[in-house]
Amino acid sequence: MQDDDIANIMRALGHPVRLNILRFLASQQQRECCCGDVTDSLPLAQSTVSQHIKVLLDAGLIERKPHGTRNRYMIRHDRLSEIGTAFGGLLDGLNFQAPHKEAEPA
Amino acid sequence: MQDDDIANIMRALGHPVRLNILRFLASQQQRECCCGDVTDSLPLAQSTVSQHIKVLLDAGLIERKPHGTRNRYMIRHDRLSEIGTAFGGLLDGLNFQAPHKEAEPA
DNA sequence: CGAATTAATCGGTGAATTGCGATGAACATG
DNA sequence: CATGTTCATCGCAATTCACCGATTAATTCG
Repeated sequence: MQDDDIANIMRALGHPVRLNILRFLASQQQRECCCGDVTDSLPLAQSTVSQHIKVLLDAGLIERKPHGTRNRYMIRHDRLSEIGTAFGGLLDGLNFQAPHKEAEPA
Repeated sequence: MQDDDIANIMRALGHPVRLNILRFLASQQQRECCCGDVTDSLPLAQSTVSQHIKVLLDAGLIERKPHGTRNRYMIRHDRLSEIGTAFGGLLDGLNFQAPHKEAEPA
């Protein structure tokens, strides 16, 4: 994954409202989950929520499925694991030659 | 770690230049590494680089140590592992009750 | 003390982001 | 076909971001 892609994803994750939306979708994973539901769970206008959803969509973090007159949204778990891997790689790269740091006692 | 903190960190990581700076610092970990060095490695003005450094500093990703007339910068590995943990937790939370999803057959 | 060096900070500009209400497209239903 | 629902998208204002050159503070050194 390219630096630009990672940066994009990080930027998409870099807003509390979008983290909330993701968490909400995660918690509703089984049921219908449309824009209105998300909007109801937040103190924001529908258009604003729709914008945030678009950002998440563009970053590939969620997926849209038209369903009658509403759109159903769901988290893209496949991408999440990709991102986890990429992020791990990033951190590893940054840790470079710091050997065993996390178990570091004192 | 709070949602706002995570969002902050993600936003700090959400710019290719800042990823570059981090990588550069990682690669130079042993030597002197001051603002000028970073600036030389990028096609940006010194003031711009200084700004980006400030963002990384504010997000707690790097550390400043004054050293004579220059400042030495280094990655905060302690924070990186914290962030790794927090991010892992975030992803786990988002995966929620999707049981064994990556091996998901149908 | 005066000159040089380094880098943070200031002021400014243009672009992007965040928020809103209003509009309009797509669809279901009477 | 008319009505209602849902939601993406379109302006629009306010704020923040990314970048720059210029200035200034701190420090070293002659």
